[in-house]
Amino acid sequence: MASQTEENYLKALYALSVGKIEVNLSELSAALKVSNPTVNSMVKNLKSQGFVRYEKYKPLSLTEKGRKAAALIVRKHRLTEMYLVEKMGFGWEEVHEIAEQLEHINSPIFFDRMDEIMDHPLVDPHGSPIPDKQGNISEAQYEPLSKFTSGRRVRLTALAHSSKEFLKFLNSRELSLGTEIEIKSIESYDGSMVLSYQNHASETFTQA
Amino acid sequence: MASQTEENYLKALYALSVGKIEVNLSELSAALKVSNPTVNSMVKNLKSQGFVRYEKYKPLSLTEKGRKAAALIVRKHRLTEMYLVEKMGFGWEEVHEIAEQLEHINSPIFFDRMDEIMDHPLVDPHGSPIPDKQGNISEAQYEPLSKFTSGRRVRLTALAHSSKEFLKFLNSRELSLGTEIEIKSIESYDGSMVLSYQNHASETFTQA
DNA sequence: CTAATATGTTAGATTAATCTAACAAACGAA
DNA sequence: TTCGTTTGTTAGATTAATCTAACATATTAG
Repeated sequence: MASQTEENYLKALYALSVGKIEVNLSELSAALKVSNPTVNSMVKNLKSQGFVRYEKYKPLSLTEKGRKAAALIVRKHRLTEMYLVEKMGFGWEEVHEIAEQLEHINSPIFFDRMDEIMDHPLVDPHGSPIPDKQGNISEAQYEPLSKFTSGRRVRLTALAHSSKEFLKFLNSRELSLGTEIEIKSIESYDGSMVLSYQNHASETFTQA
Repeated sequence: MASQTEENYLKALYALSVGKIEVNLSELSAALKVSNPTVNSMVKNLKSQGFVRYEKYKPLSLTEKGRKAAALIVRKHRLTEMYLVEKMGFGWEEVHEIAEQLEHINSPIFFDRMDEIMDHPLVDPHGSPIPDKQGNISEAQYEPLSKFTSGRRVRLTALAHSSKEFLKFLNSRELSLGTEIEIKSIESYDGSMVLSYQNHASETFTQA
């Protein structure tokens, strides 16, 4: 099907399309760290294959075909991440780089088997939803911690971003998905929060 | 490190080098299904990187560096095959195509983890030895069935080749690695054998 | 030993993915 | 509304991996 390079363009476009339909060519080149002319010519190629809509000097958008293709790559990525954590004992901060490569493997039976073995997981190790085999995603809306008020008890179910540093930071505080957290207090001037959970009576967290 | 293409050249050269040191350029192009000029230029590239020895109009051979690099790719391939069979429930006839892709994944921790999980397997699902992390292989010598005489009892420990068809054929006869076989008789004119094993009192096999 | 065949090389073209330099269009602020 | 900045496009070059056509060298069979 699509080359690895093409797949990476689709995936990046997909990621940039959350919450909007259209994307600038420059946003895409920034995301992929390639030059504008490179993106320009690749976009023409993707358009000719029906993956994107695009007219000169206009922003881009994924077609239905493109959206689905991208979602299926994301599916492979997230299934892989979950498999690595659940079945191979990796930490959630280790799996991104490996999944980044495995997502390009062309073998439906391989990913179907992973899916079966894990009994059809709905989210990856960072709480992000796994698109189904049709490329549909359940965009469950999570509330960011900052939306809650002092005294509330909440459960950590997903992460807004999953950089290795952030994941290691969470590890260091023994915070993981599913942890029940009580908001002890909120500093009004910087929004930093004092949280209590499990063996941690009182940890202070500042907004990134 | 090496591109996927370069890795495939090294692997093919390695496979063609069993039982001999030197390989014809044409043998390599036949194995890889690319033209002679393509191999010619790639060989110059591999030489410049110190993977092969080569002089104009002379046969090629892997250097120690090339031999090791190739063995490590074979290691990834065979570890993967074993993992797919042992931990993901694939049949031995299904794993080659998947491993052919996974062998190019660049992630030492991924393959180390597979190796650990399987407790350091020594052979792949077809009985071929898995090179160690230094790229060394224990070239255990197996005796082909044809070397044995009537009345002998032997154990099937490895396959000389592993085409999907042959593996399916073995499946259909319920033959797998480890099966104890008794040679009931041998036809002198074509070497075909009547074998007895497990629930199979008398099956006739003809040389391929 | 020479001629035919097999094997290997050179030259030059092609495609995908990238780049830089130069130019063009669109947008936003004064 | 015009001009400067941001964004996008064109042209042309580069690299890796491939090809075909033409030629050169080696091997082998009479």
